[in-house]
Order: sequence, then structure tokens, then C-alpha cells
Amino acid sequence: MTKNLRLKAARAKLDMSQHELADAVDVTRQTISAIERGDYNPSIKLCIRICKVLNVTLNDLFWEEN
Amino acid sequence: MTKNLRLKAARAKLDMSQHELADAVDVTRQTISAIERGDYNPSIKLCIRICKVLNVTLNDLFWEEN
DNA sequence: TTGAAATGTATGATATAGTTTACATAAAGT
DNA sequence: ACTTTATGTAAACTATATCATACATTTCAA
Repeated sequence: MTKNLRLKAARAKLDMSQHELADAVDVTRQTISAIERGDYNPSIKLCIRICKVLNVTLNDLFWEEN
Repeated sequence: MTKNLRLKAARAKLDMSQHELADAVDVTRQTISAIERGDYNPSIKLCIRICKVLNVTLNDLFWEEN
């Protein structure tokens, strides 16, 4: 799997730590960390919660062209 | 959970059965059926595979404004 | 008017997402 | 020096997505 740097960047843009984002979407810090590292494959509902907290859309963080 | 009628519609637009879509994204028909009925919460990777087969994006099928 | 195709749904098994706890490192502040 | 904050990562556990199989209903073509 491949790292999700767009997620990391969107979080950085709001100056949120992994821990803060995790709390905001109600998962553990390890889950956010694993998603950013590309270590797994979150559910669509979790992706949507993350996007809403970060004020972006699914396409912004998770859509891959080509 | 709530039905995913946009998925059903996108599939209909291409005249694909649940079974055909399932084969194309390499899951069982039951999985597609359950997603359309809102009976569960697919992984982002499966969502992406579905979108690509149906020629739409994540936002088209899975993003919820509000 | 039978038969196949499309769909809904249920159940037990398996793979994996997500939790909990824990340890380690680096940076920054006191 | 010590403490706190942010992050990476690992192991054992729990919850749930997904599979495999199965049965039922509706629709529509032969």
C-alpha cells in the first residue's frame, strides 16, 4: 500500500496532531497513523468522518486518477 | 444505515447487473447487494474499484453533503 | 408455463479493520 | 536534565467486512 500524504497535509494545514484528529473522528491515534502510512484500508464511513473534520471531500483525500 | 441509490443508478446507467459489477470488482454479488441496501460499510479501496468500473468518482457515489 | 436472470436476504466461516496497551525516538520547553 | 508532545510501530485482542452457500420472489423471454 502507499502512504497517504494528502491526509497528512490536510491535517497539517489545520495544525492538528494525529491524536487530535483521532479524537475528533473517534478512533485511536494508531488508526490515523496506520492510514497515513498506508498500512490499511479504512472504511468509507471513517473516510467521510475524516474528510468532514478536515473540511475536504473524499476526492480530495482518497480519489486516485488513472 | 441508508440505501445507496446513487450506486444503483450508476450501475443501471451502464446496464450492469449486481452480479456483473461484483465480478468486475472481484467481490461477491452479496457484497454489492449489501452496499446498495446500506447494510454495510465498504472499504475505501472497494469503493474506488467500484467507482472506476462505473466511470464515476468517490464524491459521485459516496460523498454526502449536509 | 417453464426456466433463467436479477435481486433480497440469512447463516456460519474467515480475513482484516480498529482497539488497547506498550515501548521507542525526536523535538521543544522549563 | 527532565517533561511533554508528536509520531512510528508491534502484539494480542475484538468487531465487522466479506465469502460461500443457500433459499425465496419477481420478471421476462422462449
